[in-house]
Amino acid sequence: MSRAKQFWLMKSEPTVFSFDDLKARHLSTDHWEGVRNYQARNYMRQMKKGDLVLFYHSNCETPGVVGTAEVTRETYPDHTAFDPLSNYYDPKSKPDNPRWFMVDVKWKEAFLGMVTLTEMRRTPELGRMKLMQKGQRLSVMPVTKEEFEKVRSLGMTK
DNA sequence: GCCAACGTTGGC
DNA sequence: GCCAACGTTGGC
Repeated sequence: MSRAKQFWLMKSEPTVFSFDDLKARHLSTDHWEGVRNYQARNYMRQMKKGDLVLFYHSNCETPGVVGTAEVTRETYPDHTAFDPLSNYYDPKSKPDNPRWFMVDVKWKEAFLGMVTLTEMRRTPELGRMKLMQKGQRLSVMPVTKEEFEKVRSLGMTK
């Protein structure tokens, strides 16, 4: 019997890498590079193939969830940490002892309309989401199955 | 652009 | 190990 599917929220700045950018990639799939926070990294290392992701646009005019993605490859070293020319270079991460990791995600479904942060805050069932907690800034965080499905249903009933 | 809330760094 | 200084995130 396979393990239960898990659910996540991943943030990306749309001017850097948007949901449409993911869709436009070969096979609508890309690696999730650049996570440089230990807690977010640890969550990412728990991700399993088939887990579903809420794709969140952050640090933009209207932050919110724009659609869903699926984990297609589990944790492996983030090679951008080894590249001195990368914005994500970290000399303390070595190929023989990597500090940072990534997963691959595949674009899955665009919502009919964005579920904005404001709208999520107004939704009682989403009140306990980590995203709502003051001061939390993780770019990768778990959500419950119920939260995932609530956000998706809001996004698909626009 | 502002700034609250973190996380990280490094001197001691 | 403490903690001040600094850097980053991300909503507003």
